[in-house]
Amino acid sequence: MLETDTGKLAAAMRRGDVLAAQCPSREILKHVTSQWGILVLMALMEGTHRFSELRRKIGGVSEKMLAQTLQQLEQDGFVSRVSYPVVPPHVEYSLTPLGDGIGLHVEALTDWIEHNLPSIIKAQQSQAQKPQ
Amino acid sequence: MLETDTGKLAAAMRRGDVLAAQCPSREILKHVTSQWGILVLMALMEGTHRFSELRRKIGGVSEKMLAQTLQQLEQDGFVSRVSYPVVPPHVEYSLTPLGDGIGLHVEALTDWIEHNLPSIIKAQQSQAQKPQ
DNA sequence: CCGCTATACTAACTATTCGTAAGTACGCAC
DNA sequence: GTGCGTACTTACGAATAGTTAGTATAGCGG
Repeated sequence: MLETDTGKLAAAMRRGDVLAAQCPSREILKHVTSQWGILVLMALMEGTHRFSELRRKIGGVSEKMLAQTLQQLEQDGFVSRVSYPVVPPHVEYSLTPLGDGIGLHVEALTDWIEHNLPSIIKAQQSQAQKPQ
Repeated sequence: MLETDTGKLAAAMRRGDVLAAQCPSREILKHVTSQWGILVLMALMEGTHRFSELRRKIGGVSEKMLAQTLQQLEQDGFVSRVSYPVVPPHVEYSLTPLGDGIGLHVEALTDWIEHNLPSIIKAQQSQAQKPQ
């Protein structure tokens, strides 16, 4: 029966196959939606920043995780790194067009959460009252 | 004037500054954009599922992580859990209106990545050629 | 001149989280 | 009565995140 197969396949194509373990999007998604990945993209949406500027701007990030996250996003083509060979070091990070594209969606997601925070907190509280 | 720490926090919440370490959106974001959180939301966008259906649908997820993720999303009010007291157990998971709202954005994000995967892979490759 | 700060990282170590495998209660088919 | 399926939970090794300390060198105060 082709009906069900084509139906499933069409649905899979519409949806893509992120739900499949071997989908390459999984890795990208993991980098982009990592705790610090999202915040780095958010910060860079406002323009070019130096490493230490990002570290100060993104509350709670460690130098190690910031460096690691920036390297991942750079390798995926979302962030461009420009290093000036001076002392003390001067490095500038900014979004590529690709990074800007995904940044729009990341921003939409976080904006939605912030906008709906009151509802979420209310839901959390009524959830906590449920005695299992 | 209440320009204390609580004042700052309130201001950060109003301004919606997720870049501040103490912003409560951070935790929600962490649950939603966790590796399995995203995939659970994607799967539930297609409708109600049982636990084992989700486990089979989401490639590579372990029972432990699926249970944990579902509990977090339920507590944040994105997922509703209905348990029928029968043997063998029967539990149904679905999205709340809140979950549907955020699901739309999560879907947009993943769809964007899948749509732009060729560009990303191309960027990764040209990046790999740069030896610094 | 001497110490102090700032920069953009990296390395070593520890804490936390994740994944894997196994256990649980119970009914049903064989 | 042996095994299967359900929806979890628990224990433990593996991977990952976070913390701290180090690097080279210029500029500044004293």
